[in-house]
Amino acid sequence: MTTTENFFVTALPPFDFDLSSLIFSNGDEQIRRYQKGNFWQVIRIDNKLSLVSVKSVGTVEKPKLFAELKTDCKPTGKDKENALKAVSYLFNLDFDLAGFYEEIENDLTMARLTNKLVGLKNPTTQFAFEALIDSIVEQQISLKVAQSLERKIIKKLGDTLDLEGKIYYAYPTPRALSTVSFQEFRNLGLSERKAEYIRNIASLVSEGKLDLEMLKCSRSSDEIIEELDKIRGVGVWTAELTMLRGMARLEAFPADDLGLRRTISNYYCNGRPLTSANARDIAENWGKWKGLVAYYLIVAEILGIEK
DNA sequence: AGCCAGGCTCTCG
DNA sequence: CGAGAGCATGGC
Repeated sequence: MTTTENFFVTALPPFDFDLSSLIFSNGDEQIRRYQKGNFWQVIRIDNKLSLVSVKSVGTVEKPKLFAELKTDCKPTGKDKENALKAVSYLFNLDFDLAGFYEEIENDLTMARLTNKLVGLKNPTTQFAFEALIDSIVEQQISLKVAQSLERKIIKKLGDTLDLEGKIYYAYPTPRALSTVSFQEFRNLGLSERKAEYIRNIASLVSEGKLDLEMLKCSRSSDEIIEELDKIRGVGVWTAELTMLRGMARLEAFPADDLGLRRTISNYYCNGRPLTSANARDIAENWGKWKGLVAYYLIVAEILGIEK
């Protein structure tokens, strides 16, 4: 029996919901997608799954979202409160973009880009675990390959939510990934190495030896990098990407990232190849929001905005 | 056909 | 120690 709960969510302006969701336009409709003004994905509240669909009913300057929560069993008041928090976190709704724009306005290139992307906030995964595993999957291989692997991992190993005859997938739990055999991972197309890394991390998290949510909430960025870097299979690139995508740490800047370096070069150095040291030097101008700047550059490039 | 792709570890010398 | 091979698969 499906129950539906509705609620409104507010955001710190400026916020452009449709622009911020655009990145999910070609997402999988059983996992996470933005289509015709609607964004939806499964969220996990106290280990219960529900499908949340969100659309804008406000403006960039007066943002307001309408969210619909569908579940198998009736959510409690507390569940609804947590769902609201989750939606807010997924889109970084409380982040103050106005302050960011002010600090960046001396960078002419970025000032022009932000001007065309007013209200763009970067998305975050509900739990850091998802971002960490995805970042490992994305090591070294092309994004196309990585995305296909990620989809397979979710659809083969993720929990399902059956609503009105339609199946939706939540990201696999650490426990689930910790029990997958190497052969199974190999069948999905992962290297044995990566299977090892992923299974190890999944075990650490499910046994409580690695608490990513605690790191996310109560450690400095440097401490998080240090902690994550100790884990087998995780280097600085993986740690920084995880922090940016899964911990809402907007100062995390994955300078070792090949694609990001190309993008930076396109906007700042006429395409001249950059080393990670070059990229870090350039990023010094972007203060505590280097990662958000990186995100703006990537989106700008996707949208074909000229420098 | 090969070669490379949003890295990281392990193994040599 | 620093450099170099190996990993897996899809796209060019």
